[in-house]
Amino acid sequence: MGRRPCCERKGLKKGPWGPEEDEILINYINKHGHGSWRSLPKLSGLSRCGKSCRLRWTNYLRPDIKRGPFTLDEEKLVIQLHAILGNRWAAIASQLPGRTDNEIKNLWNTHLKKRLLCMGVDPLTHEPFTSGGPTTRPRSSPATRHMAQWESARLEAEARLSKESLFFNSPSTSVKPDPDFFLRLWNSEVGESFRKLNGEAKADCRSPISQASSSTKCGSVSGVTIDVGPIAAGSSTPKSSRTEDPIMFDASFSSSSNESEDSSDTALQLLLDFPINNDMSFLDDVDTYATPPQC
DNA sequence: AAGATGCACAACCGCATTGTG
DNA sequence: ACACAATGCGGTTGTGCATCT
Repeated sequence: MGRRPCCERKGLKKGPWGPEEDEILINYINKHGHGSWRSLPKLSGLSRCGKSCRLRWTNYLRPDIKRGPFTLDEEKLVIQLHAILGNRWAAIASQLPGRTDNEIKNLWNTHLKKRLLCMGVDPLTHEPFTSGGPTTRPRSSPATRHMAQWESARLEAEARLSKESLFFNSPSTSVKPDPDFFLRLWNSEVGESFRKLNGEAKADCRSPISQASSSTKCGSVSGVTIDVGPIAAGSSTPKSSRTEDPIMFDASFSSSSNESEDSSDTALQLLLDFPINNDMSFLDDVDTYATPPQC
């Protein structure tokens, strides 16, 4: 038996949402929570499929959504995270409080991608074009891929911590960040395998940890201060399924599951300061960045 | 003034993954 | 272990508005 279509009921409304529908959805969720998205339309009286309701809520109606144009820092952060994570919009969005994956995806496709192209930077690889135009290399360098794996693992840890803290702690108990978590991870066998894999690619660069401790960088990516609100608060639970390296994933969390404290700020800052192969020095020139060349 | 074009963003579609019996 | 339902994600399309010709 094949998959049943999401919206099997005929006569379900499609297209833009009206204010009445928004109101019904908001009122219902405020009162009952969304529970099962599939049954929500029936229970609330909306002629929409559950998927549509979920999308409308998460992308538009959620009270914590920050509307309005992206700030320069947000745009820079999106570019940096995209260099690390690729088109994993949900993961990127989890680092930008109040912004949705859809919003970021649109920002990227309509603004940032073009801006990078205008500046001679390949939006896929985040590297400057060669004289022959966009590079035809694989999408990301080995170092970038491993950083993405690290990020996947870290995001998964946060999701797990969120669950555990919800499960074990009373609502009044806040989770204390553990700035050493990333360091312990780095020093574990997981970090070891990462260093092995990454060693050749970056003989001239040190680990994120050593860089952080000495504040010396061999790249020029940094300069952005990040507010990692939602993650620290445990309100974001990125999908684990996107983790591409099961070995890394399993090892990291079998060895650290009892050290379940968050380290989002430190880890992310380290991650963003890490000099991946992508030369993003153009981001340092704020004037140039803010007023892209005509092309 | 009117049609053409471009842009921004909301919404949809299909697939992958996860949860459950 | 398997099948199926539910959910989440990313790619793509549709729509409304602004600008251009």
